[in-house]
Amino acid sequence: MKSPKIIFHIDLNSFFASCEMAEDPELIGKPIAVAHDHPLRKGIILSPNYEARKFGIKTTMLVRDALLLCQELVVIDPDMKLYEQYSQLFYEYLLSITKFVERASIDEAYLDVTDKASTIHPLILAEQIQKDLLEKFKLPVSIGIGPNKFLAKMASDMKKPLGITVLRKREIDQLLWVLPIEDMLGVGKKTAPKLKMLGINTIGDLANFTDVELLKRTIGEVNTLSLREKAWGIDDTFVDYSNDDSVQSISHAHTFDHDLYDPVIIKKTLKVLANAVSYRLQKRQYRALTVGIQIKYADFHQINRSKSLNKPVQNEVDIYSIVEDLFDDLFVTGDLIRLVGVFANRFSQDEGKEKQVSLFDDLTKIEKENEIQKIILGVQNTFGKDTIKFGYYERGKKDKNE
DNA sequence: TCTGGGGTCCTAGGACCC
DNA sequence: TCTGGGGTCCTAGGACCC
Repeated sequence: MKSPKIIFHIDLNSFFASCEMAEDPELIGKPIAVAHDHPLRKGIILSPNYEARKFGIKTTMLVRDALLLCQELVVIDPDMKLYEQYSQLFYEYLLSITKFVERASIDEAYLDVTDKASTIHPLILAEQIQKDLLEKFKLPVSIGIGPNKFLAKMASDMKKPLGITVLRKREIDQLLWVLPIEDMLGVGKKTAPKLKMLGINTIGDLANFTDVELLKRTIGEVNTLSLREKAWGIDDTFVDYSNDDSVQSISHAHTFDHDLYDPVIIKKTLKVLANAVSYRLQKRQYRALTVGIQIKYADFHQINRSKSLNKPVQNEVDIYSIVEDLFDDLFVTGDLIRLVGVFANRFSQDEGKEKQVSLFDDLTKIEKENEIQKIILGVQNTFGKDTIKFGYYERGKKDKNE
């Protein structure tokens, strides 16, 4: 019997807005929101602070509607570079606590603090982290503590801002199962109504739903298996502390000020986007074996077209020539277009940048488990879809041993 | 409430090969 | 003239997350 892990999920509260307030103390106490306030289209709210939330302002709300709720709302243009800098400070601070840190996104991270439990109580450690981040960087965080990533993440959502919440496996019936199904990580706008049609309104309903075949037909096999396990508080994924910054795809898209008919302007935009994609491929020393375009029409209907190549590409001329061909094949005079995008995926790496896989020498138990996880992931990445089945098989085995 | 941009992973059908 | 199955790759689309 393995002793349970102790995982923290640390969530930066209202992150973009918090960065702005940290930079400009005059904003403290005022309702503010970071938002793309598009001059002609309607901008949407990316990050309201808690003062703004009191007025009912929420993420993804239109700026115009937010201003109706609160006239004195301070709307701030996003400064992604600034947020990246704060995110880096946050990450570096966490590394001073433990090396087992996974940067899950710009504003959240997982920590495996199992090793620390012998020297410091997790709650004391969480309080210290929360206090430090607030004092050093003026960043409020919520911390969830659980035996795995899923429970830690669900816990950090329970108390915001500046919450610390513990979610133990034996408490899931009282704390997790009572939550509405749409609050579950992995259940979005499409899946929630499907589950409700089956009478599943809470996470507990999902955990105790017996007709698994019906569930598979409704939301798919993989979804069914992973959501049901999570509803029971089971999640075997590891905190990936490799600090691996590789990505599977690179894309850029642009929404026009007005919907457009004019293929000349659209192509110019595609060229800029192809250029941006090329630049980032070069920076990462990637070459792409697939290049594609994305088009969103005025009615929001969206299509993608892509092409697989025999020889991987990187420079903007090669990329744009594929993009232009794809667009020419698709565009019909009279089409009214809202957005175009360019994407690249299936990467190969330039010579001399292959990463060394670390050996198993002198690794702690946690490190070993993580290395195994990484290798399984690596096999999946290298050999493609088929081995994903292998990955699930492995996970299935582990569950039985629990 | 007429809805941004950058990602991840899963599903499914068809072509092609053995 | 009619008859299989398994595996991989490509492509398009869907769902979700921050």
